Amino acid sequence: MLTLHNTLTRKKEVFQPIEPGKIRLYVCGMTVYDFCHIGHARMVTAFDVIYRWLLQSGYDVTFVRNITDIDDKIIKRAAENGEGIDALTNRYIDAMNADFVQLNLLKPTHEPRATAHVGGMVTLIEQLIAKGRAYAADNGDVYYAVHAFPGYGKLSGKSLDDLRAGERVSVDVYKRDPLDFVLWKSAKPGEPSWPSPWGEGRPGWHIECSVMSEHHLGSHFDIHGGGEDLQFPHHENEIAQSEGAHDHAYVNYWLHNGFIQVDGEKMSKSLGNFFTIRDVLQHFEGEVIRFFILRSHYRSPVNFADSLLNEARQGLTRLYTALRGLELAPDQGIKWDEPHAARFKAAMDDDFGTSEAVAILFELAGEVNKTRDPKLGRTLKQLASVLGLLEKDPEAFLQGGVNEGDWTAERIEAAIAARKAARAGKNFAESDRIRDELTAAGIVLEDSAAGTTWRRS
RNA sequence: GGCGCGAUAGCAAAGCGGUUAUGCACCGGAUUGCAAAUCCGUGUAGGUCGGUUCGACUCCGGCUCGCGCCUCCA
Repeated sequence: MLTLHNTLTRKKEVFQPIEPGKIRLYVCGMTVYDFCHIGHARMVTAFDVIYRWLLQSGYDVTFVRNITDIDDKIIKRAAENGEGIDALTNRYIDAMNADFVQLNLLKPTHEPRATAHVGGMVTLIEQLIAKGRAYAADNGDVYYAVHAFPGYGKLSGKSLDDLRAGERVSVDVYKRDPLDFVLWKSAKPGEPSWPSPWGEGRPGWHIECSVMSEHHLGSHFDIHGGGEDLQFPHHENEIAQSEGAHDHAYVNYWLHNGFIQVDGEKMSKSLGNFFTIRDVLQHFEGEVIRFFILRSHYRSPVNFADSLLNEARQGLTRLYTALRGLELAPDQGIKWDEPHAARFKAAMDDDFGTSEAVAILFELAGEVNKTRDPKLGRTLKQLASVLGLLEKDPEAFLQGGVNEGDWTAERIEAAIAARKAARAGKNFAESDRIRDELTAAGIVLEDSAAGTTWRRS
């Protein structure tokens, strides 16, 4: 029985799909004007695991993750670069996809781009105007009238009074209420624009998700996810738009992931304290990043530091070491009544408890080391695979690393052969010298009855 | 100012009203020519003050500290 923490109620709830056996899932994706950072990696990895677990649980899942390819920052960046927005966004979409491959993410069912849905956005705005929940201002902008939607604030737990008391909303002479938000922006000269009943313009940010989710999932679907900062105003506004237009429930369960922090502070582009995924990939394999993220619960804040990534790598090494050289039993599907598997399932069913699930992988690894049981080995690999982990050949992971340097596999093997000869002649000074040289190069040797193996530390 | 979240051992991180979390690091032992890996073992917890209870890290309240949102943000 799957339970999940619903932001809407701030409680764990038993999951009930709208349509038996099917789940419709939408996650707010990237705005593509720069490389993805580790915070984005956390978000996409968290929802990738959620997607995998829903599939594993036997649901027919339609997973939509959008791409925002029109917005102020994109226009600004493209102008700075002296290029068109398509050239800019396509470049960063390619980069994003390359990063995501390294993180071992499954492809969503659909990845709609905002610019392909502008017509639908115009239609939805017209519906909102017809219902009296939106209005066109004299400057060609269209605004949502928040006071005309009774449920405004129900997701973020804010009331209009609270928001007004905050006094941090910008004053805009064209808005009837400072809290009204823009649905359609009139185009300034030289900006990309689309035709509309209110003149040339472009959509506001929030409207795209209402439209793209409805296009692929209908106006009422099961799960909507995103970073916790999107709770307000983005998701609040989505609810206002979709429920305001259709007068029925928009989303049943809202899921929000916690942030990656640096020195106890949120990692974000505006603070400038972010590390891009590709920066980190220079030093750590994608699987290490993935494992690092899954060690903690998706809603917890997580500190980011090299030392923590190193720790994650050590842990992942232990798991791969357990599988190394072990012949696995044939894969006949996961046997969920096996004790470890049963506990793993219970952990994942409890609001996607990957931290607990990973702990069970370690316990299983210990059992595998003790017994060398091919069945337990298979179970370890199967359960890890549910999390998108341990899918590589153990030797490939252990001997892989990101910076091979001068020490190719051939050179290492030659050194090992030389050391073997020295050891055969009891010349331990020489054999230790060779090993020390390899150690200094980040290569660990492991002697056993079967011979000497190596890995990169 | 308003709303919300959190505080667990050296580090990271979970579950749980009473019984070993787990990993990394550390220490002792087995193993090894010596190591590494592995196994066995030991130790180090639950911000603070109260309350509930036979019993609280786990429930309730105060306090302190930290973080997030209220403006673009994963």
